[in-house]
Amino acid sequence: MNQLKRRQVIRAGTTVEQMVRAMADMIVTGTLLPGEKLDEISLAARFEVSRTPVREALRELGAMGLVDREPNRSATVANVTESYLHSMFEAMSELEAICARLSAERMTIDERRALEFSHRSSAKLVHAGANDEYAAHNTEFHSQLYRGAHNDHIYELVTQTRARLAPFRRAQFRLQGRLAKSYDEHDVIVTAIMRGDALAAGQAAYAHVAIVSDASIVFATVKGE
Amino acid sequence: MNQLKRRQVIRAGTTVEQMVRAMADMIVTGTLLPGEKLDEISLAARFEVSRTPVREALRELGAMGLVDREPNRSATVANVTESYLHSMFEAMSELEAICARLSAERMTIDERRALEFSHRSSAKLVHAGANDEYAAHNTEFHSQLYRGAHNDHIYELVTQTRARLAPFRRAQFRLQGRLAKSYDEHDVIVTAIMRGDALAAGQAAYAHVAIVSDASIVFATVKGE
DNA sequence: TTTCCCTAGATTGCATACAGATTCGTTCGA
DNA sequence: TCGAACGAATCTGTATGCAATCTAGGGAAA
Repeated sequence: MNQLKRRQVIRAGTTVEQMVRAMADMIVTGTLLPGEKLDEISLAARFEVSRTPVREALRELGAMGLVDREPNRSATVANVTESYLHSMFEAMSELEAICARLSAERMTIDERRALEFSHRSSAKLVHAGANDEYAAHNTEFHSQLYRGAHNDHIYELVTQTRARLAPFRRAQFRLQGRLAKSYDEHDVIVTAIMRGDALAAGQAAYAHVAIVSDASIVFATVKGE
Repeated sequence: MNQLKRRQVIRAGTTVEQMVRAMADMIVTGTLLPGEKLDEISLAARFEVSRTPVREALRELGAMGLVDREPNRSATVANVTESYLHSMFEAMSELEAICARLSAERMTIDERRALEFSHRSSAKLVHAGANDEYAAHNTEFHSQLYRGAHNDHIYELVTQTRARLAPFRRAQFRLQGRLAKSYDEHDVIVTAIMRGDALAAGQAAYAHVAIVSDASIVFATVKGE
């Protein structure tokens, strides 16, 4: 019955897309345990679909690194250990640092203005304590950095990593005082970018993400409580 | 008949794996043009298989970024423009730099010794002008750097990027004098890592890959001659 | 008792069939 | 003549069936 509810909740897109999202969620939240066998027939029954979409979903999850696949063998839940999670956060810091550094060097005048404007206007969200709105702004802020690097492949890598980390980062802004600190850290990054200081921008971005990582790791370890 | 020959040549793995490799090759070599529609029925006929493996291959190629997919619409060949190619090489430089930097900080004694040993022993390949053997050594050398960074996610990102660039990098060592230069550049990286100089290692690795990129770009533009 | 082999059940890989969506041409009306 | 609407052809999305492969368990031989 759990799976029935799930099918109702997640309604957008094709069956495969729904399954990919649902299973990705189940894997990162620990509903499916690392190493667990994912045989196609059981999954098909569980999601009330045929084996075809199940197979395609497993292939996609394999490409995402969430399940391991070998020919003629059941797919298994990949081991998203805490150490792997840590490596993803570290990678995220490195990637954000690259983006900030390149942004400082390459952003157009318009992009710089837009970045500063959206950053400044987020100040009132901080004062209002508007968590959700600030979270949305935060996502957009970082996207601006990714685009500002003017490198499509790095954009892909950082977006992909971010997507894989998303489930672990949800409660990020619930932490006390995090909003104001986040704004201050953004401020350092923006200032560095505005004056074209690539080194400072990179370092600030690295530190900013690294802090969030620590906070999220704490949450992630709690999630299986 | 072209596709018949292809099926004979590429014999390892499942049908889907064969198709993924074959189509990835056709895309990066320009046999399939960017934007070209990839309808499943034609592909199935062309490769003499049913639509099921075709669909799974397209999904995998989609995850690799080589084809674009939308629901209820034909997959199309993604636009691997020269500018995107350039962005991949730049990303590769950045990632290698990260790996070298982290390797300088984190490699164990054994890893450092192994790196130095394999590097030293490649000297005789340079003198002998053994292109293929040196290419194999080169692959292993870089893999040692990737592993030495002790970050599984970065390892994935760099491996994935490397795989996507592989077709463009094939003729890399045919260029005159490249072998000796490559060895010298490796030497700078190894030396920096041995003395734990993260900054120098990162910079040397960045420069090393950037040089290869230039050479390969030249080749890539020639490929469609 | 241990090891090897063989068989039966279970599971994946692929083919085929059917249902739903999209696209494009044609026809009818203004 | 142009535009809109209808419909048929085409293609994607999903289900089902069959063949190939793998795995586990039991029995025979060393």
